[in-house]
Order: sequence, then C-alpha cells, then structure tokens
Amino acid sequence: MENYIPKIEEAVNRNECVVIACNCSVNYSGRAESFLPEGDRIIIIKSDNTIIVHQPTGNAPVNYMKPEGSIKAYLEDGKLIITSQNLALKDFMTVVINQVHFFNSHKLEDGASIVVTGTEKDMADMLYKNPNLVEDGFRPVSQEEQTKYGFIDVFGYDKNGVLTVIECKRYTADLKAVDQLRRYVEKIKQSKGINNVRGILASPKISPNAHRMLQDFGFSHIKVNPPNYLEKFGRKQKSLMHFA
Amino acid sequence: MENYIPKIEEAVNRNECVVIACNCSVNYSGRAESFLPEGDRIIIIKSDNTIIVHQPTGNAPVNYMKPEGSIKAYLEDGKLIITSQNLALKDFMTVVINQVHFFNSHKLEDGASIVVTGTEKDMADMLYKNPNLVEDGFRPVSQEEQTKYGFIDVFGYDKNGVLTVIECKRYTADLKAVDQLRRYVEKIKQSKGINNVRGILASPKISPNAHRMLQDFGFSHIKVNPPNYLEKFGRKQKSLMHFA
DNA sequence: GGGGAGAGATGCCGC
DNA sequence: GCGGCATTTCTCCCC
Repeated sequence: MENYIPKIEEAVNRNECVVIACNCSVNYSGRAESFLPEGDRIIIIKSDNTIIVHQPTGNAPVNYMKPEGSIKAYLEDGKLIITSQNLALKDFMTVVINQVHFFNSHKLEDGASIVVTGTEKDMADMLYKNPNLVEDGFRPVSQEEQTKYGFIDVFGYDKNGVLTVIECKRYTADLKAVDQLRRYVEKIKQSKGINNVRGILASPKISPNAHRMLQDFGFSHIKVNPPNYLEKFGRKQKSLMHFA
Repeated sequence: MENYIPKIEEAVNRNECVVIACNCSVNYSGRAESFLPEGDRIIIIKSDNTIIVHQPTGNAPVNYMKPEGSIKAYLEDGKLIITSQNLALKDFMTVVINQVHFFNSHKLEDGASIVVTGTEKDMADMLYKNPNLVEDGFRPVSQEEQTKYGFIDVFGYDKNGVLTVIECKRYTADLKAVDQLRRYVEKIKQSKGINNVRGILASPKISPNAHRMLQDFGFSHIKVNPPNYLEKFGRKQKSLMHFA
C-alpha cells in the first residue's frame, strides 16, 4: 500500500493524470458536508489537481474537489489516505482507501475545445435571421442592442410596432422560464417608461402550468426547435442505419 | 489496437468498469450536437453502460452518455472506435481512439449511498424547529401543509397573524430566487383569496439587484446560514490544523 | 471576483 | 412518464 504514496506524489508533481480503482470511503466538508461509506470506486486526479470520485453506476461524480486543491497522500493504520484542501473555498475532502484494484498514471496533453451546436444562442440567432419564424411582420432590432437591456435573447417590434421580448428555451419551457420572461418585460417597461410590451416564449414545448401562467400575464408561446434538432430528426433514419 | 476490442466487449458483458487513457476525438449527436478534436483524455465505461470522457483538467466531463446505452467497439482504419447509442433519448456518441496510453477494467461492487447535510431542506427544517430564527413570534404551520400549495420551503404566520411564505437558499440569493418567492406568494394569494401575504427570503447572502427587486415587491430578507455552515465555521481552526 | 444565465445540465421526489 | 426544483450544481461571459 505504501508504494502508492510516492507514485501519487510524483504523478501530481509532474501534472500527470492518476486513475485509481479501489475500495474506499469519502468525507467532504465545505459548502456542505457529506459522508460516503465504503465501496468500490474510481478516483481520477487530474493535472490541475481536480479530483473526482465515481461510483460504478451513474453519470455524475459522487464526490469531487474543484481545480487547484492541495493534494496529500499518506499511510494511516495501513490504509492509503488521500486528502485535498482548497483554502479559498474552505473545501476539504478525505479519501480512505482500503484496497487498490488497479492504479495508473500518465501525462495527458489536450489543447482541444469542444464545439457544441443547437444551443439556446443558436435558437436566438435563427430567430434573428428568420424573423418570420416568430411572427409575420416581426422586425428584430440589432443584436448589439440586447446587452443594453440585459440578457434578452431576442428583442424587436411586432407588425404593429409594439416592442417585443422573446425568451428562448431549447427544452420544455417551465414556470422558471415564464418568471424570466416576465422579469425582462417588466425591466423593459420600466427602463423605456412604456406600458405596452409583449412577451413571447419560444421553445419546442411548454408545460401546462407554465402555459397557464403565460396566459395569465398576456404572454404567448411559439413552438420553435433548436436549429439542429430538425436536422437530426431528418437524419434519424440514417443515424439508426449507421448504428444497426 | 485490435486486442482492446475483445477486452472491452468482455468487460462490458461482465458489467465491469473500464478505464482507458488515450488520444481520441469525440462526436455526439442527440439533444444537441458536438465535436471534440483530437487530444488526450480518460474514458470511463461504467457497469450500467454510462460513458464519461474527461479532459486532463476541469471538473465536468467533456462528453458523456447516460446509463443504459448500447455500446459497440470495433476497428476502422487502424483506429479503435467505441460507439454508444441510446434510442430512447435519440443520443449517439462516437469515440475515435488513435492511441491507448493505458487500459484497465475491474468489477466494482458498491452498494453505498452518499449522505449530505447542509442542504436547503436542512435549512427549512431548522427554521421550522427554531422559528425565532425567522422573526420574533413567527409560527410555522405543519410541514405537511406546504405540499398543498406547491413546494414552499417554510410556511407560517408572523406575530400579527399575517400569512408568510419563506424561500430558503443555501447560497447567495439571486434574481431567480426572488422570482420564485414572488410566484409562491402570488399562488398563495390566489388560492386563499387574500391579498395580505408576506414573502421572506432566507439565505446567507443576497445579490444587490436581487435585494432591490425584493424591496420593490415589499418582501424582506433574513440572513440565515445552512445548519452545518456554522458548525464548519466553528471547526475551521481545527480543520486547518488537521491539514497543516 | 461577483452577478447573471445556460447546460447535451443531473438527480430527486412527487403525482 | 412529466413536472417542479435543488445542486458541494458547473461553466461561460461580462462587468
């Protein structure tokens, strides 16, 4: 067990990534407190001293420490202890390792960044370029304008010249989305000193309660999919073939 | 390279966890679409077929597939390809592996669940048990009542018998928190048919804009920390000693 | 560093 | 399954 201590220390010093499959328990204290009893997990120590602890199932890490923590490894009662502390966040984590199933470390080089399409921003851009998707006669104002009044997705005038605020959601619009639209409309009314401002929620779907609330405030909903959603739908057959 | 294919297939069939450190690129198509160019990453395949791809820095996975996907591994142009599809979610991911730095798999057993304290729920419980923390003379109503009107954290009467809704936040309260409180107060006013309902936001801090909005609606803020925060603060010295 | 808001959010609990 | 909501949310952008 003690052999792992210099291995961990050297790997951390060299900014290598460490992977440990082990039986362990985990304590965390900081923004909250948590305890995870013994069980088999995978621990990753990254080159920026991020630590994530994963159980054998599920998407999310069960415990973690954000980047730039201070990592120590030592032996206590025959068990391998790994601690990390982040003084700025007042975050502390202790992993008590009873048994190591496998251990690996390697220097990883990665300068690449992920590119994602089909975001809410892409939806807003689509509506700016195709205002007819909003409504007949809708005139968007320049996209630079929006920052002036906050983080409004789409901003413009309807065919009757009424100022209109549009909030986009790439998923089913919920009560929070209506809250948000309402807050923006009120902000605009206040800053412009006018009382006639329309609110439109643009999303693929809207929950029944959200729709009721939307109507209570005289807002409306338009059905819009994120730009790549239609694409994907059109390619569905092909994708399925590829995987068959 | 081809040696890894049976290793992956057998490990997945046995519900083992697989860890691969490699140089790879990743494609995703589903709720959105993404592409990640070549770089060194760590890939974990879990026993429930969850896949997560981690870059050498940062807390969050750069790509992932939720549990229960269908996983395949094969060779193409001398490269190791791992694909996962989730028909229910219309999710597809392809990892193209150029080089393997290390590879391991192991059967992991873990029946434990994490226990977290200091949550928003713990805050609400604390206020129910110690109503004086809210205000002198505050009388909470039974906690079962709250479901009737939604997910209100704390519900009760102030010393003047005025119905009061309290929303707890374990972090700095923001505009969204005020939105939420406002929505609950309005819901109560409507369902009870009364106009005199107070709204209180309980949190350690509140952002300036949120505080302004709170005042605009006649709501108030009380400074409350999540229950374990005070504990931690009291133990801060000791914790630092332990790590020193 | 704080504020504001999206995310392929995730995960939990309720109906 | 959907709806509503917290999360040690995380991450990004902008001030």
